Amino acid sequence: MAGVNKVILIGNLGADPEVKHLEGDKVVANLRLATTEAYKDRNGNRVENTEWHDLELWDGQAKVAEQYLRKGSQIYVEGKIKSDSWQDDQGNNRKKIRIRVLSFTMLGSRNSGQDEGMSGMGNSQNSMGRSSNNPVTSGPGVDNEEDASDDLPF
Amino acid sequence: MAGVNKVILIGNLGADPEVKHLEGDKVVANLRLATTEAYKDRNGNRVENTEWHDLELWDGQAKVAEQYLRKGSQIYVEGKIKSDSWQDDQGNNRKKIRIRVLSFTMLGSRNSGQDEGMSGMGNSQNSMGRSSNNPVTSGPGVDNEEDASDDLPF
Amino acid sequence: MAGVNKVILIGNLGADPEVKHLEGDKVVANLRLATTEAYKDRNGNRVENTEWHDLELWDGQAKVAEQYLRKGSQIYVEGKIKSDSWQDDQGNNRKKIRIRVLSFTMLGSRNSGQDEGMSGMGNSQNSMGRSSNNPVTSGPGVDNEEDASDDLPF
Amino acid sequence: MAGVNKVILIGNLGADPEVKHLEGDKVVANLRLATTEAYKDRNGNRVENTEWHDLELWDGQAKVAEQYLRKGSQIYVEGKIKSDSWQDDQGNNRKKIRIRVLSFTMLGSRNSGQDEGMSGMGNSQNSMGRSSNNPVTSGPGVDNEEDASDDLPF
DNA sequence: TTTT
DNA sequence: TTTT
Repeated sequence: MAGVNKVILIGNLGADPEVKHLEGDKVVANLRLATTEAYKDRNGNRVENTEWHDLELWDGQAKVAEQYLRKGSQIYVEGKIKSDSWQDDQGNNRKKIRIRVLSFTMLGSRNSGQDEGMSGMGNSQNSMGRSSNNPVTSGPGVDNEEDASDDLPF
Repeated sequence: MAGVNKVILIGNLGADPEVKHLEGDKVVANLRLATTEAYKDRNGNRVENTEWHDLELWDGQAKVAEQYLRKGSQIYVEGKIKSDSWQDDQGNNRKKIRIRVLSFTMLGSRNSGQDEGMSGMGNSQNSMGRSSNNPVTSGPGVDNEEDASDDLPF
Repeated sequence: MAGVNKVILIGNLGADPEVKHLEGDKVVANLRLATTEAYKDRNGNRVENTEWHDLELWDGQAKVAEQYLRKGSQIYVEGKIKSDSWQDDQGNNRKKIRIRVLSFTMLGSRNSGQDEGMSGMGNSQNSMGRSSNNPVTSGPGVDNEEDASDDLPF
Repeated sequence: MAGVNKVILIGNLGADPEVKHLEGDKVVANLRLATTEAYKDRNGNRVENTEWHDLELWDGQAKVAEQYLRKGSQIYVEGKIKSDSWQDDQGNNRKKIRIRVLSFTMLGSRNSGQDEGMSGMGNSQNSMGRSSNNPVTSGPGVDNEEDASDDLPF
């Protein structure tokens, strides 16, 4: 007990968010996030290693993700490891691990084409992008068991 | 913008919490926390280095701290760096940094003397201590700007 | 790229470490770690939720784990998420996620002499008195790709 | 003991790095990093709060910072809190807290060619195009006591 | 001023 | 399947 289960990730989305609107106003978004680390092997060659993570967001966070995140988006994520267990059709016990996202923040976004309207000046953290001036974060402290942040945080 | 400011500490309290009950039900607790790291210097000698941190807790967390933490308590802390600026009496600009605690958890507690009544069996994480079966944590997600957890979390 | 993949856990071991000594002085230890969170449900009842994590430690860290960790040990862990993929005997693609431990620290302590009577069952935090006074940590900064800390860190 | 002292920051540099080359090949870089959080106050108005941090990097990391970081650069930082104490000229005991950086990663990217026109003022996240495609990281695991990564990590 |  |  008295446990801590915390995950911190920075990476890019491999695809647009998959969002499901459930009964009772519940919304869940699933994201695929790639975290890539680069290092030099013993021969001095640069090696890249990518890990793919399954992220799960609920309600307010899911809506924000749906609206602002796209394939390629770079985000900072805080969450916890959560495993789901079930039996597959062959009767084997299966387990799948997901990252339950507690908060996330958009980072310097990619300069996709749809951002024509941006002036590009000013102190936006992202040099362009619709999302630029709307950093998307649930802030620290979004609780996981009952998400109080059903409103978009801006 | 889109910033992250996160501190994670594990250490021991140098003194009992200092708690002030303010008007309007506000409570603030100040803690002194020591984090010690040990390493070997170039001669292979073990060296210890202790850093002292000023922690600040509000309201529900402050009350929990007041009730359960004592000099020597080992805790896990999550928070953020917060600076206060003022002018001292000589007119110098001064700045003091505190850790604003967002959540904390008691870890294996010290076996002080007042714990006689503990049976010592069972699966408590602490082998004894009044606090043993009452892990004190605000859990993830206690918000900092307006603390919703004014109740003791157990 | 520019990725971050970080896991921070505090929990207790569900079993003694499983250690394998491989060819070429390589050592790997596998640990089962439980992180428990407690919260109140909507009815105000206290609920506990335990997540089990598969930890993997190599070389120096594995040796330290073998020597000092036991079922019930409470540890702080820093690591990263790592997935292994393979095909099972039915030809299904399978994936298993492990936490590659980069550093860990034993928690809880001062369980001086009074532990002799320990039955060894249950998840007491220190199943062995000896470990109490020997906090085991690789310190911050143990690299994961090639572990430089093959020596016990004390 | 068994302490943990960890800081995780994401923010933007308020100025170019200040780098000093010391005797014996030692290099130290000092950075000013702003972490901004936004939240809504009780009236629903968006409020921004910026915290400024003094970062200290040594040797290999300092060189990387000197070469790639500029005013406005957005970085992810991992480090620890470190206090320096001294007496000021009026005989007062003074203490200053710095973040000793253990690793950092440049964020934001893909700001390809369109940055040539940058005036350099304001806090755009990438004040230089060149840095954009060269995420600078020491990777996880750069040790703090004796930095082994004196080479640029790419 | 803590802890080992 | 992302990103550089």
